Amino acid sequence: MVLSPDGTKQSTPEIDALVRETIERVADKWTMLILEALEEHGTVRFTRLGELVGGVSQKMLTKTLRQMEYDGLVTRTVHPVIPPHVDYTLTELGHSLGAAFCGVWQWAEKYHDAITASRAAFSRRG
Amino acid sequence: MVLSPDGTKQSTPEIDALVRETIERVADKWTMLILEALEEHGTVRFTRLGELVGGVSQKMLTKTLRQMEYDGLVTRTVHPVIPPHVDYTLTELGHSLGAAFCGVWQWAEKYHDAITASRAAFSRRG
DNA sequence: ACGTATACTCTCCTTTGGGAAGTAGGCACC
DNA sequence: GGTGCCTACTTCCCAAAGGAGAGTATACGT
Repeated sequence: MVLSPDGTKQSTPEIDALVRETIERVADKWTMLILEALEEHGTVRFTRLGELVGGVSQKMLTKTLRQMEYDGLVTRTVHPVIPPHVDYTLTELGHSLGAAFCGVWQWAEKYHDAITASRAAFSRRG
Repeated sequence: MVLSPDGTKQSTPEIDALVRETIERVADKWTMLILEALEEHGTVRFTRLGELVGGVSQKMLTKTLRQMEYDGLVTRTVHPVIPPHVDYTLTELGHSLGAAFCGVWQWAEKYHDAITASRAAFSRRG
């Protein structure tokens, strides 16, 4: 898809599959919203992060954070105290993904009313 | 979140909710992959689109396309012939979203190996 | 009369995700 | 010294989403 002159970025089936898998992984509602919350608030604890994201179940918050940690997007720091204290921070890779998603956020801010208008027009057409 | 000098883009709770709803709508695996396929191949028919996207069930292809039509991202053109002939094209709004997602695709192409490396490191740590 | 071509739609079943309750364990309080 | 609180989960149960595959409509070619 993208071919560099030096030939380092060729489009082989294996790479396509990896890119595809990456996109499927990352094109996820909770991943995007958690990323945004961490971008905006820096290092945040579990419960607070849940409040910031809003509407997420603890189960999905845990699961999504574990996956993001596995993928190298966040670091999970456990402070061995009681009651437990765990905080989450974006890695550099996480920040870079946040930057990439920025365009989508801007798109949403710019065009949400166009979508609303489209829906109204669609409904009017029956 | 983004404040313009002229005050046209203020961050009210209502607008935040709309942007949030827009993001949740659009941060979807099939929406992204369909968008990409249409960006790359222009006007495409139903079955062909399914092949291009790959791995999508007819049910989800139909459902996602209907939602995208409702949101004004694609146009659906029915040619009343037999056997049926329906084709799909991106609208301008759809193209603009494709452009916004472009950053995410480039991110995936650039960093998929970093993710693979992160996973390996994570597994090594236990 | 029958197979074919196309864009769905329907049914059944698996997987995913939400909601609420449970868990660990030291510490403050009564 | 028993009780309850605090936090980050985990578990259980049920509803919702999604995949696989078969069925549908209809005209045309053989």
